[in-house]
Amino acid sequence: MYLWHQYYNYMFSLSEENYLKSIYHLEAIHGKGISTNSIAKKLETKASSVTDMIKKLAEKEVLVYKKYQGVSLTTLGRKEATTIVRKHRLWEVFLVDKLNFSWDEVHDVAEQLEHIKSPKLIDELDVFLGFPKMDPHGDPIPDKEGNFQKIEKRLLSTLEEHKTGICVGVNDSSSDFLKYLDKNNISLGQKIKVLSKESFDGSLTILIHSKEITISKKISNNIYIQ
Amino acid sequence: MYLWHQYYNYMFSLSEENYLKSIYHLEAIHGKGISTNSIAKKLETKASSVTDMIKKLAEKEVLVYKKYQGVSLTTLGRKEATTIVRKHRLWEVFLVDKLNFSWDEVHDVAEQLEHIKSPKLIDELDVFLGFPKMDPHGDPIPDKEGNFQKIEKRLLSTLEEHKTGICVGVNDSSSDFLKYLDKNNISLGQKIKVLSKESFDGSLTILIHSKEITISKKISNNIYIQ
DNA sequence: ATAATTTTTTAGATAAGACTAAATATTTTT
DNA sequence: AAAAATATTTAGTCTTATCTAAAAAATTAT
Repeated sequence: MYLWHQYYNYMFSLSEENYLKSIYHLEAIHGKGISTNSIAKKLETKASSVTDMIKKLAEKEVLVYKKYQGVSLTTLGRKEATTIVRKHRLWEVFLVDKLNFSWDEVHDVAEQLEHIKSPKLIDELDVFLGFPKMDPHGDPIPDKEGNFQKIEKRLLSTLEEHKTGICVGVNDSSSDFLKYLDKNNISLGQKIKVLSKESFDGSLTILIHSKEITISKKISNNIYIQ
Repeated sequence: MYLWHQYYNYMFSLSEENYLKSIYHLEAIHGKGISTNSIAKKLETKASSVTDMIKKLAEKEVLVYKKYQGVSLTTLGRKEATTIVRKHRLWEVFLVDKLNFSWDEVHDVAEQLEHIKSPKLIDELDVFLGFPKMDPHGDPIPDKEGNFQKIEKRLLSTLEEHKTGICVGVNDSSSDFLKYLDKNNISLGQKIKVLSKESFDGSLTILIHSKEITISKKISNNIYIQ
């Protein structure tokens, strides 16, 4: 018997879970019908590997697949993916709130923890953390049933000159980006005022913590405000 | 690239870690020179699989292997194994102290959590839990450097008639055994007095919580007292 | 000391999940 | 509408970690 069957005899393998999660995130951005190539890019793997795996996942009825037409999650697949996202985000809250991790350190560890199989574990963790609604990057945490509140938010890059917003999330959770934000004192809940907008390259001069800084379009495209 | 390389690019695979841990535990009981068969039994796998794996682990210099002569961990191997044991036991404390798990529910989940790779995670968990010295079954938790205090303990089955001991650990952490103990109000720190010993089958009549119960030799062989 | 038994190792096979290279579809450009 | 470019799939291979069956070595019994 395969060793890891002892705790891996649930429905999905590590790889399968990662595919489901990636397709889920891609659907959230691009809607149904996710291309083989986009999945390959997201998972940093080859299109041929993706084809193999989506055939397998289609057999397990977590997604619908027609040759050359991309894939879409079924209700079952979306439920599974939501559970993984719930686990990922709850662990992130745990790491930041209880273990002194900073928001740029949590991603890789949560990426591992999200695959731990134990319904009791995740529900008790939810209780322990006080049923948080948001993870450290402002992303919503699905509840036990998979429901979560979709908050109103827009990109900082769409805010007009002289207007003010509150930072409520980030679009990129990479360590590099988050460290940049830390360095510039940008954090969740922070008030940001757009002082001026450079029409040539889209860069913004903003007021934050009563300090003026200039940020590129790429940065303002990865900050959500309300 | 293999998907799980993203968070699995440390030294040892899941299987390798499980082998190291098993050999470590077997050495603690039987000393150096662990047989292929005993490893196979412990891991519920085949002797041929064990031979393959120990060759691989010998190449990685975590154990010494000579054909037909069993294996012994090297200093490096023992260090690695100790880290896994540390992780396992710290997670058990977390589950019991913070997430309302009972001591019979923690093993399988800790078996998964022990493989999470993040030095910061485990050291911060240690801080968060207040540097516990024992896990919920009375087993010692190695510190960051791999050292742990070996506590004085003996099997309940070796206690003489009319003598009293304090339960400080169990030898079997299976859910079935622990549930039996719960049912009979036997827990760590509990005072146990041996009233009489049946020489025929080694069963004991003990006084616990001012109640008399009779337990088999098999039970008393799995309870440690001080 | 030989035979029987047990343990360990070797040889060859399998499954999951990745890969490369080539073939086939589809889409875009001219 | 044909050619070129891009996307997807197929075919065949590789690695890890397992397995079974058979061979070899070591141990135990006669």
